[in-house]
Amino acid sequence: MPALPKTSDEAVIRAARVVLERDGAAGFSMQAVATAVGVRAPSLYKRFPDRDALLQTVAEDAARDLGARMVVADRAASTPAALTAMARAYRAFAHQAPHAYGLLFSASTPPSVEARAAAAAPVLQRLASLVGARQKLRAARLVTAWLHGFVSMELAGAFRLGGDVDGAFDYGLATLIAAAAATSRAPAGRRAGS
Amino acid sequence: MPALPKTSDEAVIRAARVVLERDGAAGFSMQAVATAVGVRAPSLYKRFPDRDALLQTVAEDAARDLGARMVVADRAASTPAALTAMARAYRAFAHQAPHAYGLLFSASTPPSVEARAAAAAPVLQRLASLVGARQKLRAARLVTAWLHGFVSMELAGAFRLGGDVDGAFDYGLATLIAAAAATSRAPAGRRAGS
DNA sequence: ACCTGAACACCGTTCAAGT
DNA sequence: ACCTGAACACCGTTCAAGT
Repeated sequence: MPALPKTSDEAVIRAARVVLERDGAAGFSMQAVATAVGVRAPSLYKRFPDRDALLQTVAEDAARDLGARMVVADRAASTPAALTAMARAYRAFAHQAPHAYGLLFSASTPPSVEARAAAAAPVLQRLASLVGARQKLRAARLVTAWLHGFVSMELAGAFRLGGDVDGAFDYGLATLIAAAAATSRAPAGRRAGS
Repeated sequence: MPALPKTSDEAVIRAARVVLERDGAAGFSMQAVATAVGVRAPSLYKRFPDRDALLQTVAEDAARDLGARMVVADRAASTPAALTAMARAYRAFAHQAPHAYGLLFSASTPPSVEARAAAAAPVLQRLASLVGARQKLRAARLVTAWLHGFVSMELAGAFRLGGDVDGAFDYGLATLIAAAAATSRAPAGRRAGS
């Protein structure tokens, strides 16, 4: 007599995200997730090999979400406008789900390389159209590094010297887009400022 | 009859850093630290209130180390040269002590605001001399966000699309320094590209 | 098939007792 | 003063037994 499933992979992942945002990555427990979906902790091991695997699945899920938001933000007229919209959507996602965001670049349970690449794809494409395929990777690393750095420092409370943080974000974004665009007009291989 | 101390705060912190780099933040255990200094775990609670307090002390220690390296790198002729040297020293520190570096911007056990500020002070000062006091905070947030983002994405394995990562670092650094310097020549309050 | 209670290992932490 | 063993709570994980 097969036992009726009391939950599903999707429900577990959804509950795990709620628990993660409530308790943080360090406080994240299988018991809390199990309680949230109405089963006992051992049942979760029928669906996920261990806690890290569940956290990694949550990371993949979050990466997918982020990618979807990038796609929506990408529906903008000009390339600079689309890049600005995507950067703001990226930051908004991190503010809404800080612990899931933290998983995206975690040492222990990062999402798969493919999941990360998929989330970043829209940005890459817009940058390619801005700076050309040749400079694309460099420009992407410049912009995404700044974006991740800004957002994660902000989440870590590292911007506490006062001042206008929103303004600093807009300033950084505009400066970077302008700098990347300027680089594309320079001879290939040249490094700005050197 | 007083019992002879078998260890010291400093020895515990030193051992904790070794254990941290070996086992990672998630795997970091009081037992491992205790074993490393030759006592039993309960003894550590005479020195540090709990595991998080020990990790936070390690974060402070790491911030101090990083600050010291910044000061050394700051002994350079020109301001752009000093900024380049500091950025490279920063990245080298993160490569040498990735888990201690991770603590510097962690959600659960960050260093004190003062410790972080002290480590960043030399960079702030050089940027002030480059862009003026008025633009200092913005420029600092631009540069440190990129720096932290680049380094932490690198550590998280997010730069796996190939290409020259060292080159991307030099390119980003030169681009940012040039962009920050250019901004300082624009009217105050103006945002580049807008 | 999926769920459960019981059990085990491991860790953080407390505390009374040792020197 | 500082150290220790014993104990407790809590969690991850396994597994035999239930339906």
